[in-house]
Amino acid sequence: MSAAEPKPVSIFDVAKLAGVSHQTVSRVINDAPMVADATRAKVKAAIAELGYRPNRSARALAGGAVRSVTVLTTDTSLYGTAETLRGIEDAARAAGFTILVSVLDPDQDYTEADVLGRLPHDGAPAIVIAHDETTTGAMQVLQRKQAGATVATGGEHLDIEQHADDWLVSLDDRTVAARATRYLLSMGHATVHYLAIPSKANRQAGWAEALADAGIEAPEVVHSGWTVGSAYEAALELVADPEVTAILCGNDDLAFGVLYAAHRADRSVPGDLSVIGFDDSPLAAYHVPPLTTVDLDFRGVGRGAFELLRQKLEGGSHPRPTWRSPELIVRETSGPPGRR
Amino acid sequence: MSAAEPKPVSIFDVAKLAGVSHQTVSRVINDAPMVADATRAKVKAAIAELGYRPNRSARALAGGAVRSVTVLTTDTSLYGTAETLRGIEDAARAAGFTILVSVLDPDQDYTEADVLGRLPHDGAPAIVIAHDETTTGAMQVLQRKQAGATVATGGEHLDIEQHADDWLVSLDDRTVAARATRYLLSMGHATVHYLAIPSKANRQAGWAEALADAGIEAPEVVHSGWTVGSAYEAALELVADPEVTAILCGNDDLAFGVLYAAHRADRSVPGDLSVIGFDDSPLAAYHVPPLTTVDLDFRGVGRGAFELLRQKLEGGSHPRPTWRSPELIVRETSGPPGRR
DNA sequence: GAGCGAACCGTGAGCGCTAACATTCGGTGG
DNA sequence: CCACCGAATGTTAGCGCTCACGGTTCGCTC
Repeated sequence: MSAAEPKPVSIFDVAKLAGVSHQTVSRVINDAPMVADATRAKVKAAIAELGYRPNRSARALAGGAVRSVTVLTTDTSLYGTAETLRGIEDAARAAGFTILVSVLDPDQDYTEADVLGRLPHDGAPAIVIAHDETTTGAMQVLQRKQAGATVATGGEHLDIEQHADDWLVSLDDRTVAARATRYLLSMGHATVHYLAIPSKANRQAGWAEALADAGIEAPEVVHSGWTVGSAYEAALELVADPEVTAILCGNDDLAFGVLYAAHRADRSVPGDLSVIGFDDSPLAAYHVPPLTTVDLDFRGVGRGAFELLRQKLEGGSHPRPTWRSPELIVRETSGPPGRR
Repeated sequence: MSAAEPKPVSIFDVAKLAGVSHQTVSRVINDAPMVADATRAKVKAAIAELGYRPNRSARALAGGAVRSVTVLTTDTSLYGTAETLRGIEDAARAAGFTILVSVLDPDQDYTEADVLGRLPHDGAPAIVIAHDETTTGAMQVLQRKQAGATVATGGEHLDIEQHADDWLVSLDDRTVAARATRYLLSMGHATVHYLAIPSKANRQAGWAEALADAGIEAPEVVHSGWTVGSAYEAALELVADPEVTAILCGNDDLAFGVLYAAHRADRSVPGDLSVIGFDDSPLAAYHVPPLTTVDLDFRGVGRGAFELLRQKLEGGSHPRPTWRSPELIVRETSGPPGRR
């Protein structure tokens, strides 16, 4: 062909061209002080001329500042995960950080070594987006071994709560779940059913709590997978039961599945059946009818996780990052029961 | 605190414990032949005991096999992008590769240096998920400069078609777009309108082509953003016009927006209006009514992109990867016009 | 039993970079 | 006018690993 393996231009090439030492070049590319303006300009010119770009591996090896974060997660195509990742990315991009994504397989059992092996090196900064047991495990490993440089995000209930503020960033979906349940009860529903996502049980706990507070015995939880299809299947039975007038769903996708099942069963929403989701995914407001759901600021939380991590890395005491609190958004899939 | 900066255990530590040279350890961790079974076992034991894990940066620096791929993309929360990424991830995970995700800002203008600067080093393997001008630009840069190790994926029409087979992986959405349009025409619609995504115009081209073939003058294209909300806004006018009986939408999200607009305008689907989307997103089949759309195997394409790249990296002549061809899935949002 | 080639293992160098120290040089004050 | 200082630059070492060799050791052949 052509294009003989080209020049991997290094810091030394630049140094030679600029007539300085390689260290001076290093200083320039790292914006260190103690470099005369004239020299700096010369070096920059040489860099431009040669098209030099620093080698990240070498940098990392030599112990320079890190500038990269590994994100551990399972399914990047779930809305919550994707949005959280997006938040992390946005913040990372703004800060000039690179992100590495390492996807864990939920069907696999990871040892500590497996988890750590996914980091570029010992003690490398990482964020885990925690949803289920797989990522929760990873999170625990990191918290135990990573000496500070770890932040996890996600709304799960964990066994490790001590000093959680230092490294755990999460959305209080438990409280809103209770609030949503209470709202349904206040509309006059005798009870509220729960269709669960395959994930640890924050939302479910909030639901159960609200029912308990109201002195209502919680109906049996129905379990669904992550897909709309599985929610549809799982909801068939619920929807066929006229006693069921309100269903709280683990997320919007499940709610859509339930809505479809209701439609097929000829039950009108919200006349016969109220449905509430979680996430306020982009479609929720434009569904027919528009879905009552809970706004969860995943992007904000992702951003927050990154900011927190960066603070630990670079010291400094910026204010703790904030984001929107979960909020119930009442639209048209919920209302009083039995107005048929 | 506690946890004094722990042991960064290196290959030498392992070597000492196992009573061999560091090179032998290297051989073991790289599964090289020419190591006696007994030695191998000893080394492995030492590795386990010390909890040794290779440092990726050092490995990369020393010129070992790569095992990591940079993915360049813009919006990871779009369905197509997310699924493609997922396909890449799946394949990468199976092959033991790490993936680095670098998100480009569509509002920014990237120079060649900017794009290359996102790679860990010169000539590092990369995949770009191409949608719009931003990523297309990145793709061109890579193709020009990366000496082989580049594969791009996406369904865009590009100026660089030579030898495209070697590095371009894509879905032929243009042809299905034409097919979908012809299907609508065959149902008796006088014409088909197109609601465009903000992306280069493959699908639009297919639509225009089909209309031209049928001797129909293409109505003006209506432009939408990526969100359901923007599609809703954009569709308001179309939907108010009783002459409009069929709308082909750039993707499913836009179709949902149109459906919602139709609902608000009291136009029945598919009685008054036929709507077709693209992507076959998970919700499409469970929408009310279920959406006629085009199945696009983004995951397959992602997997394919990775496989192709791996072949270039490791030589070998595996069969060229394959995936499902785009296919029109007729559900309930399309049919003959005017059956009110 | 000399000769020879595998099989196995060790030694040195160096990837591109940064940290830490050493050096130079033009002032400045006593 | 010389010791002394600090800003600007150079020198040396080494991060953890792999590559390209160079040595051993062994089992066979003739």
